[in-house]
Amino acid sequence: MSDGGPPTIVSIAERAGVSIASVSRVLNGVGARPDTVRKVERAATELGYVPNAVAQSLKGGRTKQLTFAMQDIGNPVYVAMVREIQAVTRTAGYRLLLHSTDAVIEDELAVVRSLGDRTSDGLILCPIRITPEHVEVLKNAAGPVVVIGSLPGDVPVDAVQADSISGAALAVEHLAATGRRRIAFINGPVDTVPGTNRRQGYLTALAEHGLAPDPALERATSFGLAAGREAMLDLLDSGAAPDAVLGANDQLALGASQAAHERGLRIPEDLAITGMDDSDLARAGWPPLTSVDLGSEERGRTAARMLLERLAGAVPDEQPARRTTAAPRLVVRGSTDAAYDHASASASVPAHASAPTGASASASASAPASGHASAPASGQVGVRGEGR
Amino acid sequence: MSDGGPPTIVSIAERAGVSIASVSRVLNGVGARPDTVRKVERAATELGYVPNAVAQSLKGGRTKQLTFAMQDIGNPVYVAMVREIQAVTRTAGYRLLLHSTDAVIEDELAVVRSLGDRTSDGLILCPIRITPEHVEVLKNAAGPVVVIGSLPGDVPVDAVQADSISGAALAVEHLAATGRRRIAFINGPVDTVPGTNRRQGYLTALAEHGLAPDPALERATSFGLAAGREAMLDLLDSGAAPDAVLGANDQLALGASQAAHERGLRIPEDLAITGMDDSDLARAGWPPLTSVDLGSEERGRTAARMLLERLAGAVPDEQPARRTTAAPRLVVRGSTDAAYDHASASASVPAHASAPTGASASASASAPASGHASAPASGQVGVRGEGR
DNA sequence: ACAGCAGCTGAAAACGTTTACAGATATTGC
DNA sequence: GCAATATCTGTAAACGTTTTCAGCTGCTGT
Repeated sequence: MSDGGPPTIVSIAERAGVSIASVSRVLNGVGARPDTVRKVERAATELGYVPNAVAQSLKGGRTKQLTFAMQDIGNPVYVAMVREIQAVTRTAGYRLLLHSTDAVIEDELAVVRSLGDRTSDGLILCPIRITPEHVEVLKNAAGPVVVIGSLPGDVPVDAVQADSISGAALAVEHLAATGRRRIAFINGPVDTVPGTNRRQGYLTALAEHGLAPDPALERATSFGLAAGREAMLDLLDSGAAPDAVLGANDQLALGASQAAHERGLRIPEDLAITGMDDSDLARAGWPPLTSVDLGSEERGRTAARMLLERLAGAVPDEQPARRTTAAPRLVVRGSTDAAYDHASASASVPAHASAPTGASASASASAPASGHASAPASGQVGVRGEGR
Repeated sequence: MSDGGPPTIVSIAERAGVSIASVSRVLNGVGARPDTVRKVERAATELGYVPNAVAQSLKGGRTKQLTFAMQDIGNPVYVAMVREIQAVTRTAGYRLLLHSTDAVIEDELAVVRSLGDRTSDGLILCPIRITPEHVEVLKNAAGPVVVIGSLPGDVPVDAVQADSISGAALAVEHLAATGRRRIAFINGPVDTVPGTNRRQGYLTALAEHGLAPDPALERATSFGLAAGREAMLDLLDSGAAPDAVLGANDQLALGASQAAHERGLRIPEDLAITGMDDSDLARAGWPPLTSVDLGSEERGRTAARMLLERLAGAVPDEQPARRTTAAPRLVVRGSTDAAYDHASASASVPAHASAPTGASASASASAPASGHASAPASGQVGVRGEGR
């Protein structure tokens, strides 16, 4: 009787001499007579009672858990997202379940389907490719999903997109504006959404500045530091060396930067380098990378908020799928600007935090996370400032 | 009748014309008559049935979830751990719950206590400080816990430790062996376990090489890139400039490296720099950082395995608390070695992966994760190799 | 053809909680 | 002091699953 496993509502009821219903009510702060409250609370603390969350979930139909699935936690972009998502969801009382899919399609689909097992109340998915199967499975998702990434318009799922096209263009414009003419592009796999979009932005901006696209200046490889280094070495050895290079993400750009150092090139004098994502890595290398902030942190926050809004039923049904796009922003640092002031970077508030983050999301459908969105947003920015 | 929410075992039973017990048996592969199996499986797929994991957890008493709690996912060391833990636990069918505590003691304690709510079956905790409250709460933990970090001997909890003392010593020895005499040390907060240990290793090794400790060469700040940069600038401006610096982690070392670049110093000729942790950041900067691998990935893997062993009941009770220590290993790169071959770093298998990872754990109590430990270990190493 | 038996099957209990309902108290108004 | 009412309490059902137990069916051997 006394010690059959951890204390339950029943053990409390026995010890306090009341019914389990009264115990539950007291524990949940519903009205009860003062001495009943006293007896129950006494018994509960004496037994060291902790409510069984599983039983509560079963009864209540919600687990207070959310899932975030991305391809690889090793990428700093996802780390930034995780941090922001975590910050938002935890204050709402949700736990966060992490899922690395290694970009295996079948794994990603399984994650969406696993919403049906009621393990978590909602899902934030950050796929790198969108296949017809994705669309199919998202349409039949057993719970609310928010996708970080681009999604066809007819899929009834909220999405938070990056504008990598304009982002890549921003970078190219910056390079062109500072007098660069042979701008190379080191891309990841072109059959991914970011891969195609960033390339498109690159080509568009080249054209707009009267620069002829040159296949010899393009490389497509995988997203990673070593890949960036090798691609850059290859470019440098190819005879027609570039005077600037755009990496499709910071890892590629950092790899390119290492290759340049190895060859004894001066950055930015001999070679200007720009990354994308403005992840922690951009501030890690030397010189610090100019990078395009595609709003990963903002997208993480927004996705989390949109999901919470769905869960709270705060979204009118006339709005089946909301689409938000984070505006890209160029952050100039030493890898393109020889006069860059390094002291500014490590000040407690980073340069780009001064931009009105809350307002930089342009909703295509409607204001997405309005209302309480702006206040927490500006709050978060301070947090993320300095010494991580 | 038909559509009251998602399909359950009951809906299947109705549709198939059998009892819920039979449905459950078929679904779990327990013996049943062929035509019963057929009917049930048909109904299940037609309804798109997915078993409710919460109900299963309640009945089974286990959630198939584990929790990993660390102070901040933004630190690459923890990212490495998360990745390894995830890899181990997911193959065992466990989901991973992530918890950033921001190093708030009360938060860490709450995580341990929350084991009582049965939300997860076990916990891997990576605290940065160990207070008496930690000990107290760990002793009464409601489920199996593995701590990544140092723990007093009498706490009945498995622990996987880093040997930062020898690790820091390794670094200092390397610097001394290459002719450095004024070796500075940029530390994080000294009231943390890593902070005190790494300092101790630094001082010990100095003494062993006949180098007098010089308070003017020590800085204690917070663990972070900006902090490292500022401390280094301060050292350089202090008049008595060092000819080498050891950062208590890679972030501090990378910050120091940036400061050196800013001042126009050549690395390693004018200033040799060593980091600790051998995280991704060590390979991100220029020149690549010499760093001490304290086995974060190995510790993550080992902790996960130890936890799974506890959960499987595979640990004899005569072994209440196991203690394992990962052996530190110095990884020399360009920040201390001018002749460093950069091509070796980005080969698909990183330099340090050639070491026998599986054997580098020296158990103080007994062989901890022996048996199936070595095979998965070597398997993981390949995976983590190149383009992340 | 019938006893014996193996194999399936269904009813029911259990996991720990919340909650609708009805019954029991305590409180108020006169 | 009594009726009417407000407040509290306990019983029981429910969430969706697994599993025990007893009963049933159909088979085998003679």
